[in-house]
Amino acid sequence: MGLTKADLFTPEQNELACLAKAFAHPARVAIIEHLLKSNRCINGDLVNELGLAQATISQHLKELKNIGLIQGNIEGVSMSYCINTKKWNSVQQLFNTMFDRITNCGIDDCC
Amino acid sequence: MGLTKADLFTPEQNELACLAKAFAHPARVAIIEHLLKSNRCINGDLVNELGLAQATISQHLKELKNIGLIQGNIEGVSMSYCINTKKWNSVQQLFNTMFDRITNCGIDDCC
DNA sequence: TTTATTCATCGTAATATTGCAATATATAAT
DNA sequence: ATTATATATTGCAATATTACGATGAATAAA
Repeated sequence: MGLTKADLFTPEQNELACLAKAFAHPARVAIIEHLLKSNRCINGDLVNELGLAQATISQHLKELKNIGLIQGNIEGVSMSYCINTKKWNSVQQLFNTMFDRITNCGIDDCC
Repeated sequence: MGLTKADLFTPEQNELACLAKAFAHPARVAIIEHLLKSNRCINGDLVNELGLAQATISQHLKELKNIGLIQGNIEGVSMSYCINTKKWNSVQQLFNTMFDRITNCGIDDCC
């Protein structure tokens, strides 16, 4: 059916999945990396940098903004996007909480 | 077109996106969390635990196995799946390498 | 050997995502 | 006011993902 049955899972599981989606496309990873590098950048940079159409990049930016990972400011005619550091840090923490939940059984290949 | 233009991005960006996909669905997050909790589990547990059909869970397990995050062993009639700790740790490191790349400009809302 | 049990695979239907041209909107410059 | 520039939105077309019933394969029990 292609419809994720969100009601079967906990809010935390849905939240983590939603955040992971931000990184689940190379274009968005590239956008994020560009924002990390420049700390401040305008949309136009991205259209030149990546080989995607302006509409496509605008769409990816919108998704990242909806999730809250980035924020945008109008700067005259152009847009200034940057990472939302507060959200960024909380996402890192959330991922690490999961990553750290591993308990090695001792044997390298336990099964 | 719905077709990700993988050739536009670096292998690292594609790799990260591919790994993020593992966590980009609540069912897979739930499966992973269950494996983290039990350290060793059989497929049947998951079918009872989650409200999804056996075929659906089997499909998600296959994806996680393809990525390398989990590994499975035949245990008589049933299957024993567990986290691949080596891969798990490398994925955590990869994500943190990205997360740590943030350089706060000083102001909370820089743009 | 027949019958359960467990999991994988196939086929299919439905929804989601991706990408872009065309268009809309909004500001800046002339 | 007109034109140029930059970004957002709309409306598709195409591919990807999700879900599940049905079926297959493999082992264990009777």
